[in-house]
Amino acid sequence: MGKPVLPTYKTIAAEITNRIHEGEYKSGSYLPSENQLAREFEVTRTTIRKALNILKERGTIESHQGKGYRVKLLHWEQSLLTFYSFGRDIAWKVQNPETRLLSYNKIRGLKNINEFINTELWEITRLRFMNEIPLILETSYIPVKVMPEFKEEDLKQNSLYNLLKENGVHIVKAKEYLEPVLPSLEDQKLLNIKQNTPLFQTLRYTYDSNEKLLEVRESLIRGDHFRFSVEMTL
Amino acid sequence: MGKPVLPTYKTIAAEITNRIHEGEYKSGSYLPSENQLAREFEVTRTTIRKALNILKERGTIESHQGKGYRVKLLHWEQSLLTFYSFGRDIAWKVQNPETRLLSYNKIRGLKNINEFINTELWEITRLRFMNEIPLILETSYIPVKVMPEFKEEDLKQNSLYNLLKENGVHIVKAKEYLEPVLPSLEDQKLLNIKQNTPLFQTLRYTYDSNEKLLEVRESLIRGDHFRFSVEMTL
DNA sequence: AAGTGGTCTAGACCACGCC
DNA sequence: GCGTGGTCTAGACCACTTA
Repeated sequence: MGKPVLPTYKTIAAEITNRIHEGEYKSGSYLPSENQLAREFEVTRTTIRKALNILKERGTIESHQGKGYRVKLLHWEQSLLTFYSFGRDIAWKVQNPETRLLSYNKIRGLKNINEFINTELWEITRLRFMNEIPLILETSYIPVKVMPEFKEEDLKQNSLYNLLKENGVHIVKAKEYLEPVLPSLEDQKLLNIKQNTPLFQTLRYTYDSNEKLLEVRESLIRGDHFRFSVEMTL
Repeated sequence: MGKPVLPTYKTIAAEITNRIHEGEYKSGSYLPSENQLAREFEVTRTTIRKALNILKERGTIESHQGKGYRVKLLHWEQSLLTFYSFGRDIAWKVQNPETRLLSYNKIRGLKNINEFINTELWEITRLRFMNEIPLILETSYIPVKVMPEFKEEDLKQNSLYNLLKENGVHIVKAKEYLEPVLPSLEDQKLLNIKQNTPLFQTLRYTYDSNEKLLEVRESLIRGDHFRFSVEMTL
């Protein structure tokens, strides 16, 4: 009746993931080589490769033959942008990305979210532009306990992920739900669209390694400039 | 200056994929064991495992310790249903799925699709129900050359994938694009919704192994009963 | 008990990037 | 030429399923 022990390769994958979180292996830098890691963990290269492959499939790192494994930058935000890929017929370049902070307030609790009932929350609303066109309207809810303070400047420049990271909070998992919706009057004004322009509404729930809810984010994305794409095989 | 030879494991993965397509390994049945395959292909078990893992990640097969590798049934249709998962707060069971054939006609060419210009096409419109609620309105375009004939019954009962398979056509890849849209007057009637009920519109392009376009399908999916979900790690 | 997939070791050779 | 990741071999032990 001992503890069910994780296979080594998963343990190692988790350990390396941690080191990336903790900043020991920084975004954009190269990991130690397979051989070095094999010596450190006292396993064979095969086992290390299996561990690294997990991170590679997740999109956390990328491998380059002859060079090494590199920690990808902006993993999430980036994969979201390729995920909702750009418009119907346009060969846009994502230029001049800009974020405008619309408001931030302390509120108490959030209906429909059990985990946030009777919790003091930041409500942060931001508008994201590309090529000077307003494309995404985002509202985030974050417990004040999780992020006691922040500067206005940070919300414009940095991603929330990096902000939380600097506060010692490590995001590990997110679930996202997507639905088609129509804009409210206010949405129409902010996004500069008509009432019959359909939108993607996404709801994202972000968790730390203890399954604690860290952020709820609602995004409204203009359907006339973004689309989803998926590829399937077999 | 020899041909660049594919790595063995990819070749084997392709070969096994083919056998599934050809019906040698049938949906729902078990593959030969790793050891048997290793003997047949004259490689080690490790190489066979790597090949099978590719199919496993794609969702083509599933593995069961102590039993073997099983070919999944209805791979695509199924993954689409878990992909667009069900409604906001409902614990629906997917019951009484039903397909109603609305119309099928021969038409000539499809604007905006270069591959189908001056091509004789079937235009097949179907309405899909679940629990007696109309949820998806689908229109497919298939070259008459690809599927010269079919019975009305088949379109109600079978999936197009199986129909094409029986015609010796092997689907290999599909790209799908997703956008939010509003219903036309006719859509409103057929799907029994109001004009302000937003929909997902999906465009799916299906290809065979020679990259030839086999089918273009437009689906309109009720946004009030379906939603997308995605999970991300790290 | 025999067969299957799941994990790991120890060692080999190849293809690629870089100095 | 050397170090890196990519592929493959040969063999071991474990965990699970079935008879």
